[in-house]
Amino acid sequence: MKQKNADKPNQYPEYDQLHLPTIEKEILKWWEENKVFEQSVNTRPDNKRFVFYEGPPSANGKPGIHHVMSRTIKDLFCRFKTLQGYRVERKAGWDTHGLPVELGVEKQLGITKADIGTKITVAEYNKLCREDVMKFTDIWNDLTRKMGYWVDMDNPYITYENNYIESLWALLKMLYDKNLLYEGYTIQPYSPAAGTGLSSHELNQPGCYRNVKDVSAIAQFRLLQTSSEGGGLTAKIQEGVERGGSPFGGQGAGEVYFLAWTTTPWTLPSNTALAVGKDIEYVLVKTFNQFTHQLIHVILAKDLLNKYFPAENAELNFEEYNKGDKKIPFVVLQSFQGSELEGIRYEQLLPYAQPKDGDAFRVVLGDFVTTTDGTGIVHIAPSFGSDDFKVAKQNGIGSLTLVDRSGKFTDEVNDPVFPLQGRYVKEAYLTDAEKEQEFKLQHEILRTNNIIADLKSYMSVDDLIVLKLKLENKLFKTEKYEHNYPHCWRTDKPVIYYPLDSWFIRTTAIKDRLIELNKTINWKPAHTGEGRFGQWLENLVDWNLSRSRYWGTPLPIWTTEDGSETKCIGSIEELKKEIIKAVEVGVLAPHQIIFETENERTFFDDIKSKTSLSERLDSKFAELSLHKPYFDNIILSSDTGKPMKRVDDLIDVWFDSGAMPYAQWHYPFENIEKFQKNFPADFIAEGVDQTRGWFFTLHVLAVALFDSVAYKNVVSNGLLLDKAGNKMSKRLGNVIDPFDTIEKYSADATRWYMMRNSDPWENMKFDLNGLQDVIRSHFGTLYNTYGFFALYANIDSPQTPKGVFKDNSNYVELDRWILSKLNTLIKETTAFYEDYEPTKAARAIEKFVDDDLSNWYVRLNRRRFWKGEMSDDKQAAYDTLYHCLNTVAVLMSPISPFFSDWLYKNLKGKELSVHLEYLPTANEAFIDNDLEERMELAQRTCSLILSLRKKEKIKVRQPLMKVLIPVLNKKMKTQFSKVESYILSEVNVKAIEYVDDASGIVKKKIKPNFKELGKRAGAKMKAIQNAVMSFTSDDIATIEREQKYNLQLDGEVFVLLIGDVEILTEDIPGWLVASESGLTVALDVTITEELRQEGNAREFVNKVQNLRKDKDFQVLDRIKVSVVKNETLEKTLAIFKDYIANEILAKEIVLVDALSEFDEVELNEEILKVKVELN
RNA sequence: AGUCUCGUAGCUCAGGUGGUUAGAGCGUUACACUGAUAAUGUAAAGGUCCCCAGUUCGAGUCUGGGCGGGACUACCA
Repeated sequence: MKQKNADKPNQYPEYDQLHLPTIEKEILKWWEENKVFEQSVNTRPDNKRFVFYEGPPSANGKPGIHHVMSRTIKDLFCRFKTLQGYRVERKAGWDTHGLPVELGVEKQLGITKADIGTKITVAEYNKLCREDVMKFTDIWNDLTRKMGYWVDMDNPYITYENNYIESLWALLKMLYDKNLLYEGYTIQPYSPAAGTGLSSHELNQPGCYRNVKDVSAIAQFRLLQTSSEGGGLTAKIQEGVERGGSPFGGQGAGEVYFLAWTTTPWTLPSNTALAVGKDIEYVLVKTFNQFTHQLIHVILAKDLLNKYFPAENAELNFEEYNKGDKKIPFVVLQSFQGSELEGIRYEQLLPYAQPKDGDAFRVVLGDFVTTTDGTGIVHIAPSFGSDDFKVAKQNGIGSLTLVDRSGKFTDEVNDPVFPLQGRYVKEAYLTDAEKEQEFKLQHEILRTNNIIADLKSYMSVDDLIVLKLKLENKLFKTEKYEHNYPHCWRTDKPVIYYPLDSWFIRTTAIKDRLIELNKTINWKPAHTGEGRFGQWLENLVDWNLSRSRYWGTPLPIWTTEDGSETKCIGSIEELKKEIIKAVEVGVLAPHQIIFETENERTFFDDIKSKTSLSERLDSKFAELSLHKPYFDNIILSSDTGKPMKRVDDLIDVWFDSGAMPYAQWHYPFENIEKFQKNFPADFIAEGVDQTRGWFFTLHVLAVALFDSVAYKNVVSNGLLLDKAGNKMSKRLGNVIDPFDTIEKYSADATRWYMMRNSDPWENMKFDLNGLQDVIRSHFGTLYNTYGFFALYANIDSPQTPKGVFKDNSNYVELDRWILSKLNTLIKETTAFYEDYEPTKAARAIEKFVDDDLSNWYVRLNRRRFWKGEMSDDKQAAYDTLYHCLNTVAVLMSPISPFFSDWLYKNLKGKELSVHLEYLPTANEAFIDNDLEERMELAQRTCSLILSLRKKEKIKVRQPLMKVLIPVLNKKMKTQFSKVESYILSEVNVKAIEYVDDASGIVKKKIKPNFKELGKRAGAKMKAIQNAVMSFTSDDIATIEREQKYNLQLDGEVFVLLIGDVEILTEDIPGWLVASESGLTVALDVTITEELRQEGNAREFVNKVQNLRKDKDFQVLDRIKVSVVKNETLEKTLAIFKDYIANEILAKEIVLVDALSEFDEVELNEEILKVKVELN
């Protein structure tokens, strides 16, 4: 910004107008030229560290305004700790792997995942990913600079670098050695047609979910009835059955079945459990099977009863039922809660195979069970549904996987009658020709087995199973059911859920420790740690690390074909050794080692000796990246000499970022000491969406590897929404560009607004109007306050205050007051920052600057600054104001680093920076609560008096004689007397008269002090309240005198203490009174002739001052004033001429008969003709 | 569906441990002030504290149930 007095180097700079973006550009340039960030780190000692971890952003997307939010939080606490003298090194980082990068490249090339390895080599593809991921780095760095986020961008950690990946391998190996890394399976979407698993992203491609019609079936699962076999509810069921008139326990008529619905009958052979809802009510119903017409008892959810049993059929007589009747009679015999059904055993529906482990064929509780569809009882096939898998695992139930990876039934599904073995479970997997051939076969088999004489068309596996169930009295109902079903985006064929091999980190093994250590972490807000994160840990499942993609860290695990032997490689060195060993053993031919080109083959083909192989590997590894495909073909030798292939998977990118405390230093290969000094972090901060992301993976790895937390304090900020509360999205066009915002409104205002508006963990509605307010009200006020200081300091040239004052005893009340406030502010702000409460800190600073410093201290002190020559009192005023401004600059510097530095430089010198300062400590001796209290009393009193003036329409400029203030006690009077002068001058009244009891004119009012009295009175409260409210003034006098009062309540005596009541003054009969929270003032509004003259004088001064200003006179210019004769003014001048002349710096005031040139001014309804000229 | 969270003035937000007139700023309206002047002050209007029930002498605050917004996680037999 342009400095007005730049030619006067010894002065405080003065400026025309505040423009924050300009300030920021200047300051930024200065920071960079002087390496202020580096200095702010290097000037702090190595042995006093505050460790911060930067959560790596992905540079393949552009930064948004929400990044300004989270980075402001990171930056401000690092800056705060620097002020406290800590050394805060901040290493930047980039997250470079993962699906978004791959998808971006695929889109750019117009290819799909299937084309990788065919249309484009994996090596080329990964090269493109590598280039692409860093494409917005410059934009990110630019934002980092412009928003004033101090982080070391020159030495970032980058997750795709070999050193980083090698560290990851070392960590994986550590986990492997601790038996925390294992191979298992999860139920994932799988496309048998493509032979590959699908990610949830792939499943969410448009068009993948389609409405299809499938055969659905409600199967009957027969309850095992003897008490030795069944669960606890047998007796209740038996009672119900017998009440219905059937014998329980026998075969036939007394059988009881669970009804369970499925849209995938092909999973029924793999059924191993049934799930019911704990709080769902179930009923036992007696009826007939519609296909076999046998008498049956079935159990289903009560809510769904009438879906299958029309209410009117309850009237039907069982005796009159004939086979084939459309209307089937039923009767409800019993009802129970789902929880009562738990543990009951049933007969396996289709016993083709038995699960190898676990205790199957029981009823379990599942919280996913609903009564919106089906029967309220869910068929569980753990291999083909992830809910199923989870609930089975929780309940120790084994699984059956009677479908192979090509989507066909296994050989175990060997049915003597129905052709199921080796058949595709989905009709869609068959070609028309296959279907035709299969149809012929089915026709023949069903005919010879006397099931269907002349089959008309192909029957799907689902159809066959339904038919089989029907014949065996195991089917309750079947129908075509239309539902949304996922399809493979590549083959268009339906997807099935299928158990797929994966590598896991056994987080469940360290669950207790994860929970325990989490309790030592300081979460902001606390509920994210206890609630969201805590719940997540309580319900922990093992971390599935496997990803079948291309651009990422390869899982360094090799296994033998049969999976009996595995090896985890923890370093490049180890890999080289294993390669050499493999070549020696003979499982790996040199030409297989690496890689893709003919050149490389010959390169390794002519290996003659071990030494040369080792050397060549060294040179090769030096130039290769540790990504696919370079290890895919390497075959290692197991300990028993068997060949081992690498597991094809990559690892979850969250492992990459969770490992940054170690991998950023290439630990454990280098920098071991550096790592130790920087672990764990004192502080991290990210969006709340990282709770299950980065926050989680950091925690898991730290606990698993080092039995430590990874971070001690964590701030998770909420979402940034548009001003209407909608999520910002390109589609809605409500995205706010961070660069535009900074350019137009400045980074400081943005940062300040974000921090002061609401706690960062709340979702924030971002409104540009809010920025405007912040600039005007906060920065504008502070800027004006500085401007005021500079304006007068440049005239008076006070001594530059040095250091901190030790003594304020000679200072006037107002100075001591603002210094008291200031020291309170230092204390509070420090505590807020230390507690990671930036909003409270910002608001406290804002209140101090706007309310206390500007609107009270400066306003009341203005006269002191422009009146007279330099004096001790003036010096005290300058010292005080300077000290306040300087301290505010330091306190606010973490949040708004630019403006605070600008302010600091203006005050202390251009060569200094606030960011190299140290945080001031509060001087307790300066904090005076009584003083703060009485100043507040003064403010409230002024406010009341001004409101009275207002009511009476008496200008403040019109002096008044006196104001009456009732005081309740001595302390109040003392308090008032010390601030009396401020009140009088602020409200332009000549005297305060204090009235107390003795005066007899104050009317008192009493009411219970509920908080105090409530403790003792309890239920008597109402009665006491009534009694107290009807106290006479004598009663009040009594309690004041005696300090207690014996209250008669229903014959009992209740001793009322003085502390149990509040006594207020509220009225002074005959006076103009205003009252608020126990403070009452009465104003004498009589305007005497003398007062009127004085008012006129002040009015005249005011008008002339306005003229001076209109004419652009300088503050110190002397003037001559001529006025056309006027009687009123003449009278006023007779008394107040000296006063007026002094105020307006007039050498002469003359009354003349006429003026050729003049201005008209209004003086209390009279028009004066006035000429003002320089003298 | 589960977990967490939020709901107070037109808007943005404060309101330890329950206490009787529920606050601030912005905005609106009116008035004032004027040696900080694109600054400042005062006042007015504006509230079923999301709803219902409970505990209590007393609930914005505690308990239960609902409604609505948001985030995350998962699923749809």
